Amino acid sequence: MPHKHVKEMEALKEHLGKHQLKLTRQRELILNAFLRQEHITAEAMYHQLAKADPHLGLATIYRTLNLFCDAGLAQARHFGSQTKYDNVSHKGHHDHLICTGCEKIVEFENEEIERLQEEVAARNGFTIKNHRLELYGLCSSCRH
Amino acid sequence: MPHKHVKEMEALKEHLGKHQLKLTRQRELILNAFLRQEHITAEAMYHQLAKADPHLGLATIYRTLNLFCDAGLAQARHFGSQTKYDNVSHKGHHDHLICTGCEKIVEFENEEIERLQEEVAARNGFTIKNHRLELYGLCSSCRH
DNA sequence: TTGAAATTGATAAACTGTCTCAAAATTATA
DNA sequence: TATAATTTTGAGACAGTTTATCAATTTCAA
Repeated sequence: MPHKHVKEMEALKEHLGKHQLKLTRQRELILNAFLRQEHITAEAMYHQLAKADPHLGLATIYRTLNLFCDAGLAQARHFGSQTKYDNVSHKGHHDHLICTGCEKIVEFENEEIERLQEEVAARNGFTIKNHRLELYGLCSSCRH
Repeated sequence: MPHKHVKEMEALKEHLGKHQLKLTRQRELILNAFLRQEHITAEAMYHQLAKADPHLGLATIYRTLNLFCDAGLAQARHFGSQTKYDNVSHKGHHDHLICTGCEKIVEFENEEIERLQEEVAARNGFTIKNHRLELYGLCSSCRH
């Protein structure tokens, strides 16, 4: 466990160094746990880490996840009433086909769509940080 | 004013009828005000309607906007800590470019993306009813 | 018109996320 | 290694947004 995620740990250390921030036991702990996820809420991480460190505060989780966003390791996404923190190194799986009949969710990726998104953004002077694409409809079982 | 938005009013009445709900003065008032907007928060609508009805409660606005979502007239979009309610009837398809700096929203349409969406859906056995595409990033002013 | 059922308005409560601040941990320096 | 300056932490208070509660009012079918 302590020897995984070396690349991300280096990226974090570089960010810390550049901003006069310190490497703490909590930041290491949270980073390693976070990198095992694809996306997670602060609250979920709070409960998950309670075993490893029962006194780890929720505020520290929030602060640290926001720090990861600043360091480019995570991306915050507002979903429903909650904020999910996406693991950037797992990126590319954020589009969804959602069946309104049985609520099944299929994830997909489409490079061509991503390329066209960039094109649209550039045409409007935007630089995209992330996106959300959800297609709602009926899956083959529910159509019958 | 009372004779506009006839189609949407019919859609609302149909939904109310199907669910044993009642048509109230407040629901009519909020519907007419909502349909004049492209997207608005409950809080903004609360202040806007205070002139027309100073005793209209914030909870009623929330309840009614959520009702509109159920009826297919509105769509909730979570942005930052707030929820914006989009007017669905305003346009057939509107996809959004959203600046995470100044919260500016630019609408766009892209036929090619829509076509690719259909393709992805078909490949997975889905029939799309509607979709949502949001691109988050920085507009040209906020990038500097 | 009447009465059962739904709705409203005011406010309390819940929820998510941030702020505060004394105590503790980290890092640079000697 | 010891010291000191600075940052971070944890716990809870706090703030903003949305939902729940409930008595009073309104709607609507009979």
